[in-house]
Amino acid sequence: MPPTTTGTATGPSPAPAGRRERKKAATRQAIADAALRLFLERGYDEVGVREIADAADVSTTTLFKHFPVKEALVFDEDRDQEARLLAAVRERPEGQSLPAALREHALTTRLAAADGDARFSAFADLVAATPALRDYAQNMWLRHTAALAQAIAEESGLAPDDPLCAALAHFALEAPRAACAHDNPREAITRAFDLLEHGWSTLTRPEA
Amino acid sequence: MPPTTTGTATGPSPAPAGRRERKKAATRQAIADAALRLFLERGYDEVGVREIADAADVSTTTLFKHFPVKEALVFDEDRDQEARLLAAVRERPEGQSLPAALREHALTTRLAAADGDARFSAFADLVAATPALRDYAQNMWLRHTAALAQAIAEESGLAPDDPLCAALAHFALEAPRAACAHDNPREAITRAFDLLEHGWSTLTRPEA
DNA sequence: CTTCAAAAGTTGAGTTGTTGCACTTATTGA
DNA sequence: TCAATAAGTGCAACAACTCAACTTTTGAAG
Repeated sequence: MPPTTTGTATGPSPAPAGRRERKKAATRQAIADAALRLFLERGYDEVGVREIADAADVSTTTLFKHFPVKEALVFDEDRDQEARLLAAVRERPEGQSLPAALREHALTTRLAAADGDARFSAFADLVAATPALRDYAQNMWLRHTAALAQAIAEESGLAPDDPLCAALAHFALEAPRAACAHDNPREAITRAFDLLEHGWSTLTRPEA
Repeated sequence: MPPTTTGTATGPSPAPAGRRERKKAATRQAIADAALRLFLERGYDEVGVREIADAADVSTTTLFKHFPVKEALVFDEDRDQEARLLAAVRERPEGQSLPAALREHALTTRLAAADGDARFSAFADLVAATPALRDYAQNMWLRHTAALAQAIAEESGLAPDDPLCAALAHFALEAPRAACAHDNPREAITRAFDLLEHGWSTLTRPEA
């Protein structure tokens, strides 16, 4: 969720070889940075897309070639986040359980959030204060949940429509959200996932 | 969810005494009817609000005085539905449990859906085929769930933030959705709520 | 090195959802 | 009967988004 430090894109694809792709990523980042800065300064509804395009020194058409709708400017890292989430499940160390992998992922991403705390809470406030962004974030969360459920089904060998997959996915993404309210988020996440793992173990291996 | 038969509004407020309110309800209904007709004929994205306003013989300004956004034209009965849902919980017969009241409500509304089957399935197809409507419906469902959870908390005396309330609300609204897939929806709903009630009973009265 | 096709960007005009404003008309309660 | 109030109108505007035609860059193949 938190914006990258500034312009320096540290994503899951750290080596975009060609110059072309580098430039493309650069303009995309320039647009996202300009948008976030303006939104934080004056509020989401007070800034128009034209103004953002101007600030990033591109045309509005270019802006919309990079971001399908205005809300997507705020959730720049949406795609990367989902990719990282699925990767955390699919490429987990040998022998690691699904809940354990998800806990790892939740902890590391939460740490990154606690890192730039000022930036992050300002970002959270912005979303919370803007209905359009709340709705968009909600639907995004749902898409991630669905994608995760499918990945879990593939990895666990369960039927894709087994409610267990959807439940695990739902919980795994809900726990970090709920943990934000706690005074010690890391502790809350760890304990939530401990509980989840034990339940998961007994459900998938009923003989225990 | 299913549209009213045609123009004849059979809502929870069957006696709008004043002429003013009757006229207002009439134009509102005229707009919703025109919109649904055009949407079903040609698809949601192929019909503009100006055209709908023309078809209902009102100005677009008037249209937006009745419906906050275009999507709301499709879910005309949103407010009424939520009101009926909450009423089913709050004004349930003395001694009836919450899950039982919710099951009753689910069964009666599902019967109404099975009634005008052709209309209803066309409506469902329209929503399923239009991303904007899917998103809107999803958020609507969430609002209803939140409202129901609060009503459940008030009626049951549980703490408003008790996860049990949210869970019951979630399940009570999810069960009918899942039941649509079954060949015998009534059976599916009844059994789902039976299970829910027994679980609910033991959770609220652990000595049983 | 040249050339060529695809990708990225620009420009400008258009469509569509949505709102503001000033105004008319109808209903209602006093 | 008389104002207060609410519904509705017409028009103009704004903002988000799209489209079509055109220029520039870039990657690679001849």
